[in-house]
Amino acid sequence: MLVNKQTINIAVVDDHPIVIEGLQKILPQAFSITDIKEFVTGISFINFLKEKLVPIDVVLLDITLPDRSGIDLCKEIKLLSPTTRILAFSNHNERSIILEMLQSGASGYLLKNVSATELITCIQEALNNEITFSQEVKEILARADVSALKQLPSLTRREKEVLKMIAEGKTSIEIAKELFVSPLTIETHRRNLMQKFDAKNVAALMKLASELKLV
Amino acid sequence: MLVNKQTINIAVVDDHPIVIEGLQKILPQAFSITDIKEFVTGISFINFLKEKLVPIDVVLLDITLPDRSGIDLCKEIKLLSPTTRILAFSNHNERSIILEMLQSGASGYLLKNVSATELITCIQEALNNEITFSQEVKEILARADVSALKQLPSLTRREKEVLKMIAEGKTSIEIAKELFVSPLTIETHRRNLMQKFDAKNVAALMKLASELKLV
DNA sequence: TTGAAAATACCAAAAAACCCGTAGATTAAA
DNA sequence: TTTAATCTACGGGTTTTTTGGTATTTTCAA
Repeated sequence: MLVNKQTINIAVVDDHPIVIEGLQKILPQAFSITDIKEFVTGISFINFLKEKLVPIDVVLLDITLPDRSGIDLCKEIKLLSPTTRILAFSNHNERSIILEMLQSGASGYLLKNVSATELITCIQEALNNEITFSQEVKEILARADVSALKQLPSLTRREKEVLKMIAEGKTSIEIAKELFVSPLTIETHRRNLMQKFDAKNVAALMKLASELKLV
Repeated sequence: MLVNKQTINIAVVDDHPIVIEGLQKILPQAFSITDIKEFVTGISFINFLKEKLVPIDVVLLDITLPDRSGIDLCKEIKLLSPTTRILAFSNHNERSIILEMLQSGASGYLLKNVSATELITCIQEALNNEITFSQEVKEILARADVSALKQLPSLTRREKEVLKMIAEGKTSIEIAKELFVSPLTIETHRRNLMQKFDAKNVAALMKLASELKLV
């Protein structure tokens, strides 16, 4: 597939200068690149795209950035520049995060421990409009485990509110006073919460809520 | 301090090839290095040290490695080669982890988002037998926050056991049956747990335990 | 405007948790 | 071999949660 060097415009959004240096060493070996556009913050890349001076073919996008989440950034990039292929480039190996990035418009997902050859292959595939993953990501996606299936129940605004207050150790009566409703109402919310989480009591409820980062 | 390029032997233990590439681009700009010794696993570096062919002046040590924890590795390195200066090179920005690395013999701690110049300065300082931190690490160490002080209460074996079972949603009676003790005993454990965590009820207890990753 | 979802509310009883204090037996460390 | 910590256990009480069924009012989107 790789006959000779293609000329592409590539950008990197990553707050790790070392990583950027590494990419600058590797990428020119495989691609013809005038220069790699580097960005340390999400906002700076967005501003660059808005100027529309150079169309970007591929952007390697870190998820953990100082200013905003890579998930949100991904959506914004895709809206501003739909032809740009976004490759998430991250240390996060959680299935949920990978899928969320794809949902947000990413064309692939690479873990930062990829080898140089793997990285190049993935960029190639992305340029061919294929979806692409590094080896380890493929394995993560392959093992669709059960725990992922018990996805977080959808809670109403009030339920989330009550859940947080339960986590703070407040009793139903205290919560009721604070929210200006009847304690009986809180009891109902409580019951619905436990039903949604399939929890036997608050202890189990809090453990699940905690794992799902809802409190 | 930097009059002219020093000749040093430097090693990198990191499972991210990209990072290694980046270092290979940056370090030769400041130091005279024959070649940077690269290791992707902890065990391979240990084996290298055992051969004692080349004395290593400085090693940049990632904490998250495929085979073993950087903390343990750090101790082993220091025992095998006491003159080697170890610089932790990691993404972890938790105060506790930084201190643990120092406790294990590291001469400094750098976050992976350091700039090239900062990295070079730190290596310089390490070579001068000084302890050294990247800017962000200094700030982390400076803000000795209160939350760190309310360290995790020391739980007895039995208490940890009971805590886990509470998290599973079991009642005191169920736990008592499972552990072949009186329910009253479990109630006592429960009470002591809540006292140690300064929690008003199980909900608050579970939240704290969850945050401290005890369940 | 008309449903469906959400938030509100009640009753009553059983179960569990929480709060006091106290204290013997068993381990493990000094 | 003492001490200190841990595990065990009790009584007696109050408070809170949990369970089960039911039902009215708001709110929001189709």
